[in-house]
Amino acid sequence: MVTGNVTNGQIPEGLTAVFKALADPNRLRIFAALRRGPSCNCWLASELGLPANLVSHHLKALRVAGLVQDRRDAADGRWIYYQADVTALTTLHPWLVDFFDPAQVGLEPHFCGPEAAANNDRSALVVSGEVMEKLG
Amino acid sequence: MVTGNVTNGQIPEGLTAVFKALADPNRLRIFAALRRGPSCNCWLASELGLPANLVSHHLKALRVAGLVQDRRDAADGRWIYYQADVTALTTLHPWLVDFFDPAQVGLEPHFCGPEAAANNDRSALVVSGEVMEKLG
DNA sequence: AAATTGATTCAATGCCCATTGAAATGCTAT
DNA sequence: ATAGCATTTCAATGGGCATTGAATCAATTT
Repeated sequence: MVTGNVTNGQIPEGLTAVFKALADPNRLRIFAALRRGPSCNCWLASELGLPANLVSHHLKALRVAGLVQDRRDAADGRWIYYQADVTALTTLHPWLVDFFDPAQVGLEPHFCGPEAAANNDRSALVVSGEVMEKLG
Repeated sequence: MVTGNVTNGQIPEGLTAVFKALADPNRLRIFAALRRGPSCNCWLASELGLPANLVSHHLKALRVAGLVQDRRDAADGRWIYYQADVTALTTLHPWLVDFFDPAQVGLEPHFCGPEAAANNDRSALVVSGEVMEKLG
């Protein structure tokens, strides 16, 4: 489950778990399918050309990461429907929009090196292996 | 490097590599730092409390994934500045905005199971292990 | 109860990778 | 040249994980 807000500049708890869950090609394909609509294990296995037990394994990983929900069919309990977790995406979406925004890259000055010294940046500099005291 | 557009519903090439690159806690912290501004290896190592060779290892992984750029200092070639790759984010951003949009979840009907049959969905159904021909 | 169906769990294999310490590179200053 | 600094590469270790086949579970049907 992903928690934490966007504005505080902190990395949300569980975010690496989300990335890890989507870092596998098969899991990414499974999640992409479950984003479209509810599906059972067997359909995913058939559609993606994977053994059912492997799909089950990956679905569990996606569920643990908080990306996927599951529920049993009300009439025939043998069937389990999986679907992308809307709540997780609602939490995740604004943070990703912010974090991957190209317009927000490089807003701060150099942190270190000759260029930082040349630019006369006032934030904590590292030059020649030593941390300089703030000059301001 | 990430290629492919958003609208065709295809998963961009190299996307799993991006997720994998950010799936490691240390690499995610490194990238989050490089998103703010240009930095050298040693500053990252000092700031994040990691050995320099480990930072170097992760920087290479981020570079291979296409998320990070590097350049040498013009005056003192010993220093190498790393920074988040704006071009990569420009390619990535619209796709992520689309892919993690909670409003786009579940737009298609059930793919399989009793609920699909009950809903009388017309797309390829899987019921009792057999793929039904399209009814329309 | 027995058979069927959808799904999961278990055990084993093999590969990938994060981490570490030491050595090596590349570049600059003395 | 020699020394020093920033960084990378190398080799080794250990743990995690994707995949597979077989067995098991859960629920329904006959």
